[in-house]
Amino acid sequence: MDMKFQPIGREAITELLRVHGITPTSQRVKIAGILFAERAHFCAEQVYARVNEDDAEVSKATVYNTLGLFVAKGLVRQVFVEPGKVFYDSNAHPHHHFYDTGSGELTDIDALGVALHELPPLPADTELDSVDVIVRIRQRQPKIRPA
Amino acid sequence: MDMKFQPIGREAITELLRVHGITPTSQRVKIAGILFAERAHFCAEQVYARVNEDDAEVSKATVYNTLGLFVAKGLVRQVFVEPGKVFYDSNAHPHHHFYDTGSGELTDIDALGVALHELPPLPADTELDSVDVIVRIRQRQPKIRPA
DNA sequence: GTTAGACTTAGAACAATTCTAAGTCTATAA
DNA sequence: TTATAGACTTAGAATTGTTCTAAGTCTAAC
Ligand SMILES: [Mn+2]
Ligand SMILES: [Mn+2]
Ligand SMILES: [Zn+2]
Ligand SMILES: [Zn+2]
Repeated sequence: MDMKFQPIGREAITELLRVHGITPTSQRVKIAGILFAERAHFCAEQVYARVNEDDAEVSKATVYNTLGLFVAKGLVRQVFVEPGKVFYDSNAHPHHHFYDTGSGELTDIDALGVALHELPPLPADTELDSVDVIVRIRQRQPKIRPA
Repeated sequence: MDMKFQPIGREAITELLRVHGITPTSQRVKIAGILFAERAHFCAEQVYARVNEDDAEVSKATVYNTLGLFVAKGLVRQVFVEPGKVFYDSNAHPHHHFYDTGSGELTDIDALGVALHELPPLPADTELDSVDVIVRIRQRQPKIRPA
């Protein structure tokens, strides 16, 4: 249940991709570099913006292809909290999230491990894939006096 | 934690809407009739199809407006399990879901009440909105023999 | 009956994502 | 080395789900 996070050097990224059976093309290394530079939650749009912020160009299609590939290979995890936008989570380990409905910010929740306890039995002939817990929070209102 | 569900007659729907501060137009009554005829998880598209399956016409805009209104008024709840499609849940009470990643089917999980237990404290100056638990499941594979 | 505001509508617009079809690169094998 | 097959990338078109717009219709209050 290691929730510590250390950023990864460029050399190590190449190796990480290889280990996961991913051919480390320049685009993929660049994208992985962004994802794993910090523990963060990016949408595809943000990755696309970051990866192209200097000069070099990586196409939108490649950003989506690569993110999809990373998900398939278990390097990265998708989080669904709102309609019409997927977040890519560079922490692929099982964990949960606070979601600030005002700001849209996602924050990791460490090793909860609780949700599973009192779950009803799974439907027949099914097996567990994952358990996602989203705790929606909002900025506390200043007390409202009745008029 | 009443998880029993009884369908509602047309007269009662009108009243239900009124009670929630919603003017019961014919379109709204019709849509509510679909939503509350059974405990189910519809996407907007399905509601649109159902509401227009006889002859009468309700526009797509009205379907979206109405679903949005029902959500705002707490009659109905949105569930996000996949990118690019919102489910509208006619069970607005707090509860959780199994999501079959193969078939896309959503199933209610009764009164779990557990996830809250060991939650870390909320971030400063925030208050709880809701806790969503999605248990992703998949059809069990027949045992795979190594080749 | 009038009228103001609420409601509905068709269709355009939009945002996120996927697809297409054509190039480019890369890994391996002559 | 070079040839080649397949993997990869690309621009832009297409698709999907949803929201917006602007114009009409209904309704409730006077
Ligand atoms: Mn984002
Ligand atoms: Mn649906
Ligand atoms: Zn996370
Ligand atoms: Zn439900």
